Amino acid sequence: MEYKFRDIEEKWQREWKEKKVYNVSNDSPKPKYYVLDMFPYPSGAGLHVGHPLGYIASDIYARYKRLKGFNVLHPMGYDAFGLPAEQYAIEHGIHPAISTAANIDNFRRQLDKIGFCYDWDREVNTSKPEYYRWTQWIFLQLFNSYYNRGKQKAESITQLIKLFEQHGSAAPGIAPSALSFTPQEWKAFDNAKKQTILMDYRLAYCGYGEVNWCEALGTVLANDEVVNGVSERGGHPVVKKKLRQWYLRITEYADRLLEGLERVEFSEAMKEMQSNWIGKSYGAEIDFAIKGFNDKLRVYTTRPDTIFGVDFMVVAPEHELVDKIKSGTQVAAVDEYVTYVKSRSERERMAEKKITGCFTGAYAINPFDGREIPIWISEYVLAGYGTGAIMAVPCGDERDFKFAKHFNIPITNIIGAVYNGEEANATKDAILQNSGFLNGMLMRDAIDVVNNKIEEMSIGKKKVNYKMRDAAFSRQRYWGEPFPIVWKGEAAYALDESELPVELPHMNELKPGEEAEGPLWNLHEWKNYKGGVREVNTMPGYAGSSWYFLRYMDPHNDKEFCSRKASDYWGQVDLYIGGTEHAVGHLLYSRMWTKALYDLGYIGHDEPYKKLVNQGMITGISELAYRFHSHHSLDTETSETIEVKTNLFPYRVQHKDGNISMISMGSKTYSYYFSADCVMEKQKNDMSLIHIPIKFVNNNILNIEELREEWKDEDIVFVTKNGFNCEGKWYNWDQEEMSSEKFVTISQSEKMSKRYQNVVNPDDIIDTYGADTFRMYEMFLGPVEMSKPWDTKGIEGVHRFLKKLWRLFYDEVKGQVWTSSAPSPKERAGGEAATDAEWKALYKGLKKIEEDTERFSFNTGVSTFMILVNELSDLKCHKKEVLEKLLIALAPYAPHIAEELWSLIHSSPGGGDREGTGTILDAAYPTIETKYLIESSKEYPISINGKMRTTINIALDASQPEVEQIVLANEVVQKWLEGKTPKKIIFVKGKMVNVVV
RNA sequence: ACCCGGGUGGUGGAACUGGUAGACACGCAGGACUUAAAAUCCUGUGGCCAGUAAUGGCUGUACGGGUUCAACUCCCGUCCCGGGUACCA
Repeated sequence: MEYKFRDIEEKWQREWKEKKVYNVSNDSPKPKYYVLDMFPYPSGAGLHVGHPLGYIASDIYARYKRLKGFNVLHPMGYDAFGLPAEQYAIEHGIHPAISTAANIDNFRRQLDKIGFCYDWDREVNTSKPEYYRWTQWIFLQLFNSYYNRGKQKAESITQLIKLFEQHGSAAPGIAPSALSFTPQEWKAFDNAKKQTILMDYRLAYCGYGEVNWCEALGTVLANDEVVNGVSERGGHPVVKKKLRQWYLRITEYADRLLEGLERVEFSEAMKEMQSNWIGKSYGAEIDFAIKGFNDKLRVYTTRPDTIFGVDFMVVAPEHELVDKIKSGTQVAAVDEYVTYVKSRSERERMAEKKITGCFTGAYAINPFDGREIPIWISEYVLAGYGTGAIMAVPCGDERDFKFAKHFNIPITNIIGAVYNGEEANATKDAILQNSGFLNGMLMRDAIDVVNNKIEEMSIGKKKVNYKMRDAAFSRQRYWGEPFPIVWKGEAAYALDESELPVELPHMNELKPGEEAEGPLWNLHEWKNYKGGVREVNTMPGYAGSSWYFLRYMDPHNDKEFCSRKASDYWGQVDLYIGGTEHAVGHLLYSRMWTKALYDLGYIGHDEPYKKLVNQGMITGISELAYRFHSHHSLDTETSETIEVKTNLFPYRVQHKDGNISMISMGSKTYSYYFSADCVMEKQKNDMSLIHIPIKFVNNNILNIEELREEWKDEDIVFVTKNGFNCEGKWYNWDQEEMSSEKFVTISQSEKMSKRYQNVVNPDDIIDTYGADTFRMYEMFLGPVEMSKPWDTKGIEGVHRFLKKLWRLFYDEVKGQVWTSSAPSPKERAGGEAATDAEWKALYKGLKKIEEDTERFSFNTGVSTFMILVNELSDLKCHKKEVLEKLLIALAPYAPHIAEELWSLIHSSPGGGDREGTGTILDAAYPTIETKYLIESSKEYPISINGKMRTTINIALDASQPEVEQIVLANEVVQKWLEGKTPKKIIFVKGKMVNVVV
């Protein structure tokens, strides 16, 4: 009987599905454990071998935990709303709902083949009304809440209204209002006015603001969706634009998002990425008088201690004071500069970081020494951060230093020799000089002194700033959740909960609406609702993914997004696995939503994920060849032409060193592809590297026949060092036919993508080797967290391991070889009891496997299985009582083969009575019998002065403490040293003795 | 530029708190079985040197230095690669 993995895997996958063996209940006496994968966006490209890496790791852990006696929630779903489906619809005329459904089917089919233990009855799909109804509902909770800064939590907006009625705008604990009003004034405001004021407090709010507008995509993007000035999806240019937008007031949660990081198990790198994004800084705001004006210039600085080193001020070109203070001859220059800055796109600014700026003609006054300080404008100061103005200290800040040098502004040195005049020194550990009352003080200490002084003088105060901005929450797109909002004039009104869901209406054509509005704008009938106009923008991709982990807990609830009972039972996600790319997007948003829902009392925990593991990316190996087009001109200077008599190739060109450079064409136009071994360094500029589909390449050797068949449209000549292949025949350089040649490609590791023709589909691997091999091989490749290129080379080793495992049970010729020593009423093959050596091998292996699994070291886990199976093979151990323990431990890694063998040894003759379904899932994870692990004697290496010399054998007594062993070792060593007394013996963990003579 | 990771055989990677570096696997070489191939099994495999051999010696974890009886592991400096951030005052 051989290992027929296809039959086995198909059989068990069907069985699991039919019997719903992975369904999990919210009611169990067992302890709970929640294992979650970042759910996928169902793209049209389907899964490639990189996607399942994290899924397999989490599946192994979920299965392991289940065998260990936990009630494990391990669900899967789809993040189905999003831009790509809509772009695809626009380009191909297929409705997003249809393409998304088809993609989901394909994902599901691919996922099922890998044998995951998901409870599919809990599947979520963010684009289904049953789901997004609750996304809209949570949005309403955010809309109807404000952040109470005093209590540091979200509260109902009705609470805020009460505060306004009692205290007016001076109510305690709330953010300062743009408008100050008394309780009486508040009551007198009309509804529209009240709504406008409340909008400044809502956690989901609508406002005008500068947003990242992407013309090509026709929508705004959140900060984390813009990379290097272009859109993350598609790489289209992004410009700043003022638009009416919905936002999430995530900035109110900045401190709690930071604080929460201390309570979760994320990698240090991940925590740092998030805290960098939040970008908390402690500083002060200081007001500078402006010579000849009553206005004050307010700056933000983290280094108030350097105030005596201020040599100029810089104000953002967009700053409101610029127009007012520009003066004299500088007016024209300022206007010109402002126009110039406006003309520059975000991308240009990022690409060429030039030092630019302009003097305004105005001067600020240093409040401590009365010095006049020129005020400049420059684009390096950002309008959106701090106060949009800075005090520049060139001796202590690199940017200020460069600016001063560029514009020849004299530099004041306040740190003596610590500043070398060549570059700025940002130290806090220098002693201040030239600094009035701060002279002789350590900069670090001077910070507080200045802060107190400015507060005393009422010219400033301590201030905390954050880089993070409120998150843009609306998109001018169709394929997203509609807002449950109706506009009446300038006021936004929330729909009632009973009106949810606001279903996304069907549209045939997705053209943008007017005034930068989304496609829904065009649906005039739908738009007009209850005497108002519906919000026609939709929510961004991250809306649905900000709370899906809660929906899995209670997926069919049509009364609530998730019952409190369910969320209290499952609580935090114990283990969350996904890529780093969501560090500052999804992970931050979902943390904020969780905190808001916690504040409002809907759930009992305020951090969604207890432990986060980031899986590395699996890159593909692309195969490339150089191509030279026939219309390309030849570089005659470096080449030497040699006539060759043929109509096919009138001549060829040869470099003086003998390497082939180029062949010209005959009457027909050919594309020339060059084998890697015949392209010289200097020719590379004249050629382009073309991606070759990897299926035509094996070990860097290209199958030219197959490629030619695939690329029929192109007439290709393949050129190698020794000749060329044209029209299917190989010729040498004398135009004589020759035997076939090897065409060598160039390999390069890059992201797996259709575009690079380097995608490896898991389906193909599973067809050839089976899902169990695939699972174990993905783990065997290396640590889950590590990025690595996909390489199929080693997969044979894992496959061999499974076959070897199979042979412990069944032999191709002999049939069943496993035996049982346990008595059974049925007739069956007898056998002897397992020996100590067999038990020892087993438990030693299982102990290591358990440790490896616990610490996510699945690659060494797989290795340990290999060692264990090799040992059992060597021992010719075919005993059921040993092997069945092995199978249980293997079940998380290779569930299909484990199930099959488990079922075979429990149902065949000798298997004994079979209870229940007989599935391995009912088994208990083997406990380690430590008595087999205790060694009675051990070899100790002895070294002298650090150099290994020999080993001694010491009899061990488990009851004796380590000290006894040291004494023993000492005696042995002394004897061995023939009377010489060692100075020192180091004995570590029963492992080694080092002797110093 | 700054902040994180990381650099180990021909290759992927082991070595968990410093304790015989290179587990396990691929590849390669040799052998067994076979008419042959596949499959399977066995042996060898960091480098250098000595020996008929068993074996022994030296060297070796990017580079230079240090701490230690002992360093892939800790400390200092240099180089290289990957990721993140990018004028955030």
